[in-house]
Amino acid sequence: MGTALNALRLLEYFSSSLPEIGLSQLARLSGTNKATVLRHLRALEEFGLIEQNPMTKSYAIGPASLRLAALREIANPGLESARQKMQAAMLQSGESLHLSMLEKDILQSVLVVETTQHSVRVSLDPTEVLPLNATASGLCMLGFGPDHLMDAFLSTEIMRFTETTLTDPDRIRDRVGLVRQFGWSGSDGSYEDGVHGFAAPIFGIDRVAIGAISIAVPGIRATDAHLPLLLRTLSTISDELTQSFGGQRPENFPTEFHPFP
Amino acid sequence: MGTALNALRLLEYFSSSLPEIGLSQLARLSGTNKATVLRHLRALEEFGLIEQNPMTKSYAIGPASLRLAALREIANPGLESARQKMQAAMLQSGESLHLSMLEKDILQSVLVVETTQHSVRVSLDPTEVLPLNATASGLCMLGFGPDHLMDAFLSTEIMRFTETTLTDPDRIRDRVGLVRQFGWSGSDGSYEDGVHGFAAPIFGIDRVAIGAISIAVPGIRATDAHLPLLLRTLSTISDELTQSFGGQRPENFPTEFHPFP
DNA sequence: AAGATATGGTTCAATAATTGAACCGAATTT
DNA sequence: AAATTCGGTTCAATTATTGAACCATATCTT
Repeated sequence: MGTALNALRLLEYFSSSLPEIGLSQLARLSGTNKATVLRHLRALEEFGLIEQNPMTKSYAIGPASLRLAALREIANPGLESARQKMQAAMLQSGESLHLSMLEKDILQSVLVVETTQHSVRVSLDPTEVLPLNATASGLCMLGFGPDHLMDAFLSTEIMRFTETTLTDPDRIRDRVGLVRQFGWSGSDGSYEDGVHGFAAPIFGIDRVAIGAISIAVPGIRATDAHLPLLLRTLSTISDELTQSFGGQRPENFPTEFHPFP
Repeated sequence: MGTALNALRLLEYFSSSLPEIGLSQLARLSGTNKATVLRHLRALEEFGLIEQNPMTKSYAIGPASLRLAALREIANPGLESARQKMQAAMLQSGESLHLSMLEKDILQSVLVVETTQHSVRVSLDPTEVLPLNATASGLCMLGFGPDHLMDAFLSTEIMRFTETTLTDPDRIRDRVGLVRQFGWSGSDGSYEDGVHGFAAPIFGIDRVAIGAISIAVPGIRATDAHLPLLLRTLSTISDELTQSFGGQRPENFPTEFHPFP
């Protein structure tokens, strides 16, 4: 049941670490017959969602993805202006920015603007799913997202990524409490070693967070001296993005961000 | 034959002028049974390529398109840097820029950067298929694209869009001859009345054009006084993009663009 | 250099999923 | 209040999908 879906699911196996896949490999990955995989790939290719490298014979995401993305931009404007605002914030703070949005209780990365001012930078995968317990953006969503999100998340398996990842439900709740109080969240290498994140929520019309904007800083530059600039940038852009998505901040939301005690 | 493809083809009916479509309407447009359309939409929705507006119940392109586009950007880098170069060229010339690429003998629009400096501007559909005879970009491709392109195009039905559209094969050939000589092409409302285009080719590694970059100018600003700036911008960005896509210009390609006599 | 094992791609009968006409209830329109 | 439209459902007939086996070719191993 769901041939079209089965075909589409093949696209899930493409990732930034595996952007090109051969026929046999894809058959193995998906646990499907080669003939079936080939049929699906041909269909996807005809539509343009898949493209075959004529040299290597292996397959990759095709140009139709761009057409569709542009089309979505029209139906759902705001992302393009978000990109521009993020670009400005990147220039102001000198660091990479990262926009993620909640889709069905999953925090999806949607837009990445990398810094052009430092050679030591954090390079982010623009297609990632962000763990709610391990990233600054995730903690933000737990604090300001839909009420059921925390329980839904705690009922799933909580993953550990590094030494500093929060995995204890009680400690997560405590931390999220602080985030609610201060309006922003931080992560110190709890997802990837050496990567510090600072995130603030983006609210929807009902004052519930629909996504988060985060600044990713390499450990070297995550200093107390740098922090005020980052927090100022964060406060401004989270407010701009909230407005640009047609949302509004809750009444008691802090107008300025201050460092955690 | 091709359930998956049939499902995907439903996506073709979404456009910038029709970004949201209801079930019955889509069934009518595609000439398929409602039940079938619904099944397909459900599959596409589960994957995220389609999204249903819970209020209006109608459907639109979903968030998965963005994920896929980001993924393609990784496998096929360059587009993001192209956007930045186009942005710079837009600021320099003050006009909207338009990148198109050849896919299977069809010239697809891939990236649009609209001017922020004028309120009278040309607004381009970022998902269009560009007619080779009627647009500046199209004439460029005929002049510098694959050899077989001209014959392939002339064997199809040649469309007329406005009074000034070139439809006579001989006149098209003549014009393309000029384009080859000068390195750039122009169109004066031959696709849409009042829209002037100026385009230059982007070459691939084999010195054959893989796409074109064009500047779209409203008739009011398409003056002789403005032209030198436009041509300078065009020359620079077409060279930059050629390099950025890893291509090279043919040996005898003009280093500067001059107005047609 | 011969065998072994990959690869991408094809064939075809058995099968399982797709299809569309008719239908339903709820809004709108007339 | 009748008629039309909408989104969505049902179910038997049909149709496209599926996977095992197979082919040709390329690469690696012995």
